[in-house]
Parts: sequence; C-alpha cells; structure tokens
Amino acid sequence: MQKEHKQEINNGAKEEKGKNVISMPFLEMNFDKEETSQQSPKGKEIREKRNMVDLMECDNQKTKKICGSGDIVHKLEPQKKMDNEISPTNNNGFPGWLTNQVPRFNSFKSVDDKASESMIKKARVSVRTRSEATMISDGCQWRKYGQKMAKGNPSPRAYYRCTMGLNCLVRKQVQRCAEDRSVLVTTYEGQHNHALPPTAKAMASTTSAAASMLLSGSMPSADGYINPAILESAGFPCSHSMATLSASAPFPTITLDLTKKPTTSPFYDHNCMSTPNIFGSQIMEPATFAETVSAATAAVTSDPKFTAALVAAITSMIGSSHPNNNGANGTNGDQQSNNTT
DNA sequence: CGCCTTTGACCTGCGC
DNA sequence: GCGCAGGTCAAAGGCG
Repeated sequence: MQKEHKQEINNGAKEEKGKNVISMPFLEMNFDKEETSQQSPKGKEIREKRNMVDLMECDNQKTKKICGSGDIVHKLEPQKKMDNEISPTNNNGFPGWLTNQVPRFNSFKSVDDKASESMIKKARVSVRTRSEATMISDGCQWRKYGQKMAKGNPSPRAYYRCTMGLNCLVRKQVQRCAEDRSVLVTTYEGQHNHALPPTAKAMASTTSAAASMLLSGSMPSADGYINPAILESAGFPCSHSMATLSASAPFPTITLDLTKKPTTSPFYDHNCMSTPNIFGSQIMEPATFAETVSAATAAVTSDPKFTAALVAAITSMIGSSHPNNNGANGTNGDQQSNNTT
C-alpha cells in the first residue's frame, strides 16, 4: 500500500520538477519576478519553473464538503478549541496572510506562538481550481515540508511553507479532489509577515473581505454562498457558486471554487479558470484572474454590511494589535487599507 | 555548494 | 486507554 502511494508521489514529484508548473497567470502576473527577487532570486526561479498553478488560499473544510475527501478538515477541526479560546484577539477572522495579526511563526512553538498560530489558523481560504499542475502559483515562494496520504483520497496531500519571509509561517496544503482528480484544492493558512505581490494582495483582499463578511454575520446563512447579487453587481463573472463561506466550521472558511461553470457569463472562458482547456493549455490570460479577484474584492467590499463589519474588525484588530505585529504588518496594513477602501 | 524534495518517524488530537 | 489520522520534523539524496 505504501509503495503504491510512494509511486504516486514520486510520479507527482517528477511532474512537478519537469513541467507541471501551471503558473496561474492571475497571481503570478507581475509579481512573480519582483517578489521572488526579495529572497532568493535563484530559488524563486526554480520554484517558478516547477509545477505551480498559483492561487491563494484554500480552505479545506469547504473543500471537504465540496469534494467529499474530508482529509484536511479532519486535522483542522481539532484546532477549533484553541481557536475559540484565542479568538478574541482575532475575532475578525482575517486570514493571517491578510492581517499580519499574528506576531510571527517560528519553528519553536512557545505557548504564545501556539496561540498566535491558532489565531492565524482561524480563517482559512480554499481555492479549488481545475488544473493539471501539481500546484498553483500564487506569487509566493513555498517550500515543501511534507507530504501525506490522506484517508479517502488516493492523491497525496502536500504541505508547503511560505519562504518569502524569514519567519513567515503561512502554510498551505495542496491536494487533488478525491472525486475529481482534475480539481486541485489549495488551502492557505496563516498570515504573511512580509510584502505580498500585487496579485497576492488582490487575492488576499478578496478572501479577507469574504472572511470578514462571514464572521461579521453579513452572510445570510452560516453556511452559504456569497450573495451572488453582490458579486454580480460588481461584475464578478464567476459569482455563481464560486465563493463559499462557512461559519459552521471550527473557523471561518472561504472557498473559492474556480471549477464551477457560471450559468451566465460570456466571460466564463476568459475569467474563470474552471475550463479544462484553460488550465490544461495554460492559456489563461495574465490579467484575467487578477481582474476577477479585483472584481470579487469590489463586490465583497461593496456590501455595506461587510464594510461595517470590516471597520469593526479592523478596529478590533488595532485594539488588540501586538507591537510585534505592527512591524511585520507593513504588507498587511496595505491589505487592510485596501479592504477598507 | 546551497537549496529543495522526499520520506519515514514522531507528535498531537480525536473518536471509540 | 488505544488506535487512527493528520500534521510536522529532520536526515538523506538530488538538482541546478
């Protein structure tokens, strides 16, 4: 059994190194090169060449529901206890990479660190995309630190850690949907404590906004889709069942399902990455995803309730902000600003 | 030579 | 208390 898995894994690895780097134009766009140079220009290039289809953060809880794989979620749930306890500090539910609320992550986990982590983990963002690549490139640099076979899913789950920042503890899990292997599910967790590429910021803004909306109760139901009207009003072409928020989970989960085909959208082929041909052939236009994200952001933030919630959230964050957080939050601050505006 | 991936082992939490 | 599953660590090997 393990041997089989190994084979699969190995194959996957080879694919990654060889060619499967589906760079998601939407996130890679401009910043790839820029951001990459921040740390290890060399490493970046290498990474970029590998299989990455970039997106942002995926939340597996949602994924679980959608895909039925129920892998990642399992482990995440246990954190709910801690999250609840710590939630006061991060009641906004902003994904870490968005707010930098979390002081920092380190290999050494003190009590405080753990607490911070919990906070960061509160909000997750899942992105489901249809792609042949082993990973989506979201503009950040990731280092693989583990891989595991998840129960109920023949595809291995890969664990990545952000290496763009020295102590950035943002992590992401990449796994293929058990029911539809062509669907790549990426779950992001934590906050970036460093500057993010423009595309990454856009994504972060969108997801954070959604998370905020969810937590603030702006959502009509604890478990549902973002109001299509809101999204569409902002011109979000893939609004139909594309973004899903879940408040029923231990922590807020945002799922961006980019695999679904909108019922009405002449832009579908261009703005949604769901079509196999788009991913498969990697023809997606660079600006499309960014535009989509921007539209989503605008849509989400256009909601008065959300805005109010966001203000409250930010206020709360500021009130409970930690000195250390501020320093590393340059980026986050920007993101927050974006959200507010 | 340095960085990254691979992978088995270990740790932790949850359900029974 | 035990077993299972997920997540992380760290040594070894590979690649550029």
